[in-house]
Amino acid sequence: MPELPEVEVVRRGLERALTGARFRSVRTRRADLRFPFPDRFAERVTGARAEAPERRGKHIIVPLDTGWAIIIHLGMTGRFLVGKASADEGGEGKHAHVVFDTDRGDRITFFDARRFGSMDLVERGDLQIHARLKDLGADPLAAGFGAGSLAAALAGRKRPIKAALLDQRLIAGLGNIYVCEALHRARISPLRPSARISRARIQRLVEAIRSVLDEAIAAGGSTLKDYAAADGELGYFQHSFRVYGREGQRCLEPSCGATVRRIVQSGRSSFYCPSCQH
DNA sequence: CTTACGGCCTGTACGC
DNA sequence: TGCGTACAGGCCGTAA
Repeated sequence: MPELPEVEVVRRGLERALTGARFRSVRTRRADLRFPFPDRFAERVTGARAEAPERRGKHIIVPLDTGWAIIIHLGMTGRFLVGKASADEGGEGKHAHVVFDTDRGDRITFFDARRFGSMDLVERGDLQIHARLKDLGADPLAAGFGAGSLAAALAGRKRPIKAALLDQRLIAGLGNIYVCEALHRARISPLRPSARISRARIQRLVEAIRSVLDEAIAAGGSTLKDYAAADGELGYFQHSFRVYGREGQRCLEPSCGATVRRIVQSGRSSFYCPSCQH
């Protein structure tokens, strides 16, 4: 899925279709995704007008004029498709789980093959204390994220930096791909204990995280298999990966050329260059 | 408190 | 072609 760049691209697609639109009808086509839908989810969203969707880490928030907000997580395979209701795009197929029709004639369908995604309803005043959001760390694209906040998040942590950067409570939005890519750009080994990274290298890491996320968003995200934006466009940042999925290939650092290695950390693949990452 | 691990689901790629 | 196995971008609950 969808890590921060893909979620941001999806959010922008929803922003065009949803901002100011009223939900004419909402249908859930099963009782749950990863979790059960909130009680009477469809009825409570129907008739509401959406405001501009926001993003926090990998969550998309759609505020409603009724005082509620939808919190959406795409999980691993969740995606939206915006089409014309008249053409009946979406709404069909066994993985089309939620169908929103708006008063502009758009049909916005949520698909999720693996159903690791979720949708919640929360009162807008309670967003900060909602279980899905309250423990999230800093969003790396938000003001306030920097070497200071990252250093504080890593202080005293023994776990490898790879695991720490995947922990949404410390920094919200990175997943396996972009952690691998950011660590390579910052020339930091994924195995290095979090607390043993100098302030100068944390600064380098902050810049690496920002640059890889910005470039990925500009490329429309990374499409490995399932991901597509809400307009169906595929991302192309996967062509810019320097280490992810490149086990056995040469490191792309100009003066390096060592072989990219894959190891398993906390059950996930880490790709890195043992020569330039320390 | 922090960290590690199994489990949730389905689809796909690969080896035989 | 068919079958079994491993693995996939995430996160939650539990246990140590």
